[in-house]
Amino acid sequence: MARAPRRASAAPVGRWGERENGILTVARALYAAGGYENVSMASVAEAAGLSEGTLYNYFRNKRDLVLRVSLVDFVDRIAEAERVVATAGSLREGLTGLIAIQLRIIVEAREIYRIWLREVRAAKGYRRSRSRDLLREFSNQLLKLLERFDVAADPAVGVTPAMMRDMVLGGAEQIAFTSIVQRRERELDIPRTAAHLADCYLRAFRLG
Amino acid sequence: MARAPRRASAAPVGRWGERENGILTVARALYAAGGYENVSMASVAEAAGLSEGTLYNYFRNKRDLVLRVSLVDFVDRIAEAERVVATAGSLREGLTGLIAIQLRIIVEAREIYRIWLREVRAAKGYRRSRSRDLLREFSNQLLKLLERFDVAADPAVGVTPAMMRDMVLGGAEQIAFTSIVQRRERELDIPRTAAHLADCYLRAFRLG
Amino acid sequence: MARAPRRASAAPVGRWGERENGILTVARALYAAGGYENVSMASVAEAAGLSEGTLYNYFRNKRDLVLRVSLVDFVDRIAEAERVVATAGSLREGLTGLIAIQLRIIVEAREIYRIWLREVRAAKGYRRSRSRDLLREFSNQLLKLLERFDVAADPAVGVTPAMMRDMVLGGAEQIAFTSIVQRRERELDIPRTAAHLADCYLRAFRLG
Amino acid sequence: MARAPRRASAAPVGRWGERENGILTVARALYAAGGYENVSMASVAEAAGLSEGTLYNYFRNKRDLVLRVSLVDFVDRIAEAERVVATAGSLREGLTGLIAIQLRIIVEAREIYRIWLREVRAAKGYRRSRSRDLLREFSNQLLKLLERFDVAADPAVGVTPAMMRDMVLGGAEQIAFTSIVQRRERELDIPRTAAHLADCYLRAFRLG
DNA sequence: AATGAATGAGCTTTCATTCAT
DNA sequence: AATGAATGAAAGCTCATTCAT
Repeated sequence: MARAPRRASAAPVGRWGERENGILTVARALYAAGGYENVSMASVAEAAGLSEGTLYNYFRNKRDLVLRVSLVDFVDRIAEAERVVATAGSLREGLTGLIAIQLRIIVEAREIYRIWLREVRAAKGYRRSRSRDLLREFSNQLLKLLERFDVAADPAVGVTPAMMRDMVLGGAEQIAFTSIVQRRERELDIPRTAAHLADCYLRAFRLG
Repeated sequence: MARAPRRASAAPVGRWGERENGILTVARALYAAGGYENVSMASVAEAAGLSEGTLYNYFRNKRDLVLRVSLVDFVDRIAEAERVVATAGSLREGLTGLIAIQLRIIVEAREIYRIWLREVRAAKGYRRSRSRDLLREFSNQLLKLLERFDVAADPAVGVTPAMMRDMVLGGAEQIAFTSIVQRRERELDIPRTAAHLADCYLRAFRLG
Repeated sequence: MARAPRRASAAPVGRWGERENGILTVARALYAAGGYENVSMASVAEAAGLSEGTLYNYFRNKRDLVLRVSLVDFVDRIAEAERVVATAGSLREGLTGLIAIQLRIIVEAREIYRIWLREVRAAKGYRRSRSRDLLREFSNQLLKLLERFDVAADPAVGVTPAMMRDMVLGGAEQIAFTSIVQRRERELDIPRTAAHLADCYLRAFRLG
Repeated sequence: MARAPRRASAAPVGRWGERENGILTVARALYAAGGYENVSMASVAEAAGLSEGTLYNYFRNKRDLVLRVSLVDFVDRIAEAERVVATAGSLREGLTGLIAIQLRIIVEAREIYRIWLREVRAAKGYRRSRSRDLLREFSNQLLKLLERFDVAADPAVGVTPAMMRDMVLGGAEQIAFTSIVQRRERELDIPRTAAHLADCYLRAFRLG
């Protein structure tokens, strides 16, 4: 009843174990190209050279797939951020590094970032979810950096470390978005911009 | 069980001319309550006391309606922001005012802001659209404020006015979101927070 | 985006108002022929000359449609049973009449009766539902008949009126099924069989 | 999220030969708990500590498995019924015994009985099947009992032994179902009810 | 202007069954 | 005998949009 002569399409992605990663890669490309809402499970399956049913052997449902795709990027960024925090020789250096990562993630993977925006941060269920924990992990690296250099709430400044984190990441996000909107993302000099922003924020927080 | 012969619903919203505004108001309430993706055109029509077909006399399609709804809020905020810019006695005062508006728009109308996030800023079509122009108008008030007080790009600071705008608005956005995520939005002291942030940014930009 | 040139198929069933009945009739025929589990909503729609979507304007979901189909028959039977109870000149006459109805409903509409069996009586949700109430209404006519002729629980008999009802209807059901299974349903002399069964049960209950 | 690499499940049920019975036992439990339509072949396989493919070495398809499961119960009941018929000291005693079995099978194994109802009696294929033969074997014990005590069609009664069988079993079935529907199955006094019913039917058939 | 029934493509998801290993 | 990943048809259902009236 089942099992037809295997439709003519791309050979399945990777072998078992790699298969899952293969699907994630294929899906990521599709999402980046078309916006994930317009990408059906069926089209992911076809692009991966698999049947729809097989997809569901690897991912519980569409949301699961979408989230997993977005997490692949974030897991890498988190690792990168953790390295920055651990190895920074100064607060300035660490801050610059983290800002650079934030700028890059948006410029390089803006569609994936959109998923984050749309499915995770902006979603109703944002408040609690496994994914959210991972994402928070990313932004929390900034808090860890501040801790490492003994930055605490300062009455003369009026903003808490948590607010500092939001100011820094929110500001960088906005700048990256603007550069994309104005199609200038290629010209965005990330290290330089990051350095300037770090300067600003150190002054802002009276840490410079 | 069967579709009821369409209940005698509320009398149509407003008269012609007001009608459009009526629909927008009704739709806004629905979207705010349920998230616009879960609100069908049919339910908007019913709530407005109109038939589905009639809705399409006023709005080209759902996207159009959604966008227009989100703009209603922004048009108000723009007016408010323009007032702030025009009447500010000092840069600090103006900055504080604009930050307060940004904080408030998110805290008070987060669902509408989500629409902006999802449909306008994050959407592919963001680059050009009538709506985008209006939205830009909002953020540009900050640029106008800077102009009014003769703030220009300063080599010693390294960030342009446009970047300042992004830093300020992006930072405030993030802070507001965090307070919502942590369910602390009620406790967010907007005037005070705005003042602190303004202080920070003035220091950051060497304007204080 | 929607609205294609209307596929070539049977003209839609009936006009609005009749439309619903038309769908019920068409669905009933399909179910009777194929067993309702094997009849998809799509095929009902096609047979009715409607699109699938339209079906869902009339019936909330498949279960709703199936139940409604089965109720059409039962509503008639209930009316018939009520008439029998109201007009019976004697207990024997009433009992004979009700048994005849039960025999007939199974012989004439066995697929529909199967729906009752499968969806209502045997279903998990049988215990409470609007449909169940209607169906109970049918079997309760026998109780009403007993009441009308002052039949009460009799210690010398040991069975309550409710059990009498079950014995009578269960027995008749089984006899009808057997005749169908043995392909003898055409030869089943319903009035005569009903009369014999009534005799038996009157003796059984010491009412003869 | 992704399908786990198949957990190291319970050791396979029984050894070869017992294996089949093991599967039947496991499946029965699952069906009884969840209704067999909601139990997938995969879950039966997992519960049995086997792979899905292996299941198909033992059972042609799901229908086959379901039927075989339901037969396990019936085979036992048949044996029991045969004992009753063989050892009954009187018609009354035998009748009471058989009615008790029928009541018990429904009260104790109503999910399995539902399978019978849905898959066997009510199914299109009921007319001919290996399973049906077995099931008929059960109901035929009542005929055998009647034969053993020389009960024949009696013009003064008007019902044949086959009809008697249907009346008795159908009536008992209905009573048991009613008790379940009304959640009174625990209170159903089976021996007593069986005795009362037997009394009734003996009177009905002029055998008492 | 207004209606609202009709549309139908499109979606996600399930699961009995197969067969190369 | 046993495996279990792969299959893919099929299902139920939604909803933005249209257009004859």
